[in-house]
Amino acid sequence: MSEEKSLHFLEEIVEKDLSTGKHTSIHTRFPPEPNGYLHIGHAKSICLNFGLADKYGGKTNLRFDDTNPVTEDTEYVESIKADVRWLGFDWEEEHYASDYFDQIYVLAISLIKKGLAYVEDMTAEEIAASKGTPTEPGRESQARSRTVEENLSLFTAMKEGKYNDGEKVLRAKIDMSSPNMHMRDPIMYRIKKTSHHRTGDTWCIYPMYDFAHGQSDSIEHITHSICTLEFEVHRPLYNWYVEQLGTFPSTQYEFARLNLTYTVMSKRKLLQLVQEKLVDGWDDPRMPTISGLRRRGFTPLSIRNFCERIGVQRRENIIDVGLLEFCIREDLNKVALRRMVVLDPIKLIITNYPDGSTDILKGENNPELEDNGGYRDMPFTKELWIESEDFQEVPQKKWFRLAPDMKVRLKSAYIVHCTGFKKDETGKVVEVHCEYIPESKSGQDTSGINVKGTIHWISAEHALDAEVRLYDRLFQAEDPSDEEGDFKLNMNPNSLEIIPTAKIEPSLKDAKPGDQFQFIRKGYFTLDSKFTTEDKLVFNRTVTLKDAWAKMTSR
RNA sequence: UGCCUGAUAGUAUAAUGGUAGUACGACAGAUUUUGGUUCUGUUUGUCUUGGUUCGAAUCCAGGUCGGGCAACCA
Repeated sequence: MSEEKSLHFLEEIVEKDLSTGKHTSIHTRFPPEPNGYLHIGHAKSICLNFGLADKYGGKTNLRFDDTNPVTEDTEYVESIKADVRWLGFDWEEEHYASDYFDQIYVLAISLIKKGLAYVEDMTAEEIAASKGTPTEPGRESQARSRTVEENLSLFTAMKEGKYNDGEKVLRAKIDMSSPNMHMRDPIMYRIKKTSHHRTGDTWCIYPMYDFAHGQSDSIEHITHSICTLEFEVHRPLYNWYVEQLGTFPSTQYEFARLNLTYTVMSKRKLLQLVQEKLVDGWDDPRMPTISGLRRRGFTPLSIRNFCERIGVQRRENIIDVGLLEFCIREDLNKVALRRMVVLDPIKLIITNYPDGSTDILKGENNPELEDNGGYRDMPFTKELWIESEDFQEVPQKKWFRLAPDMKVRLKSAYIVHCTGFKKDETGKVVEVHCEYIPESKSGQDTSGINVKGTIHWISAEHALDAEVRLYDRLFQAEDPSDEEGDFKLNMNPNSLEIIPTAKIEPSLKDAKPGDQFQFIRKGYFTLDSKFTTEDKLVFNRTVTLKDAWAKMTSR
């Protein structure tokens, strides 16, 4: 019995196109502009485009939409390729709109020859003014009446650099009174005497998105050109170029972009955070970028699962970041090695344990794996570090950790009975005193004692120091862009907490950047790839564990 | 007050004229050497008004509310 998985609207379109013979196979593309780093919203588009082709035996190209030399850079090209690969996708062909500049130029010439494009002399301001408004029609430009020959020679002169930026543009001759603003003689080419990251100074005229994008799709025989909803009103123009030029009829389809609670997703805003140094670069672990999520400890699988779960539709949405957290916990629970780390240490002294003696205990690597994923050694001694929050001088109700006269299990070790504690001058508890129960050793417990609480610990003598970085949401508002004023006013001042000297168990010293761990009872962590050095380990918290106790006490 | 577009639990997403279901969340319980995991149960929904129909979330008409569109950006 196979559960019928329902199709989303794009899958339905593809199945229909395939069954009606409109297409015998499909070809999609992921078309980023290399002017920034990819974020989780792009991941949705990547999963969609590659996923669709995968599912229906088609192909997907990676194409850089590099038609604006002012904002683009090879740094971005490289990061985008790395991110797509890291997510687990391999493109069929790698292309650049700039590789098509010759072909696109020829197409422009042919539109001029058909009398469907003309060279404009007006300034940007004048053009904008003559375009009218959404409710009022625009005015036709005098340049509209130029002859084909005149347009041809003017356009050639543009290409040859005879004019400066802004002096001339090439416009499509469509309809200045169209209810769709994009059809009011849109600009096809503008002059930019800026070096392009790939074509250098070969060109000084560059095609606009609407002209270049659709025609690039046609050149690559893209069957389904998938983009986000804001391009919906561009579709008539996209189709107009295809029809007038008789090029391959790629078809544009739109879906709703991803929004996530407590973060921003626009490249412009993310760039601001980077430039104003409000975060530590594009790959800051708090950023919703692919590189940030990677450094934070997210896995490609968790992101792909997330994209699968959120679905694809045409309605505006804002996804609860809790779903992303669920997806990473779901994955990491199955693969992350369990380790003991004490973030805020106090001493636990086992008064009836022999001085100078060391017991080597076995700790399971991961209870979710077969044979617990194997075991690592954990030295046990008289003096241990435990989490200060695991002791309460006066226990609140339902407390089942340490408190005077209470018993807890030390994970993978013994049950201990609290006999006392010591405070410093300020009244802060600095030592907890316990007696251990020798017959309660983990795995061979004959004590018959049942305890409710289990806590983590590290031998003080063997513990190592490491820096641990705890991250929280970057913004305090669910939808920072929706708030009054500058979105940056909504930043969470406590989105990063650095613990300079956490106590970590010895086996962690061989961790490699990117390794993933569950620090028992604390959360999932990964070794940071940027700040870790020979003699200093830096761990990033990917996500906390679900914490029923914290939830209960916060009520 | 033009054009395009959308509206199903808190958030997403199914049901394609025939029992409104699923996931995340929330709540309750069981299991647990992680207050984790796992398991069980509960909770909450078709924007509105008409119409067509034996039957409407679905089709039709009007309304309401949301998003997008007037860069030589993509």
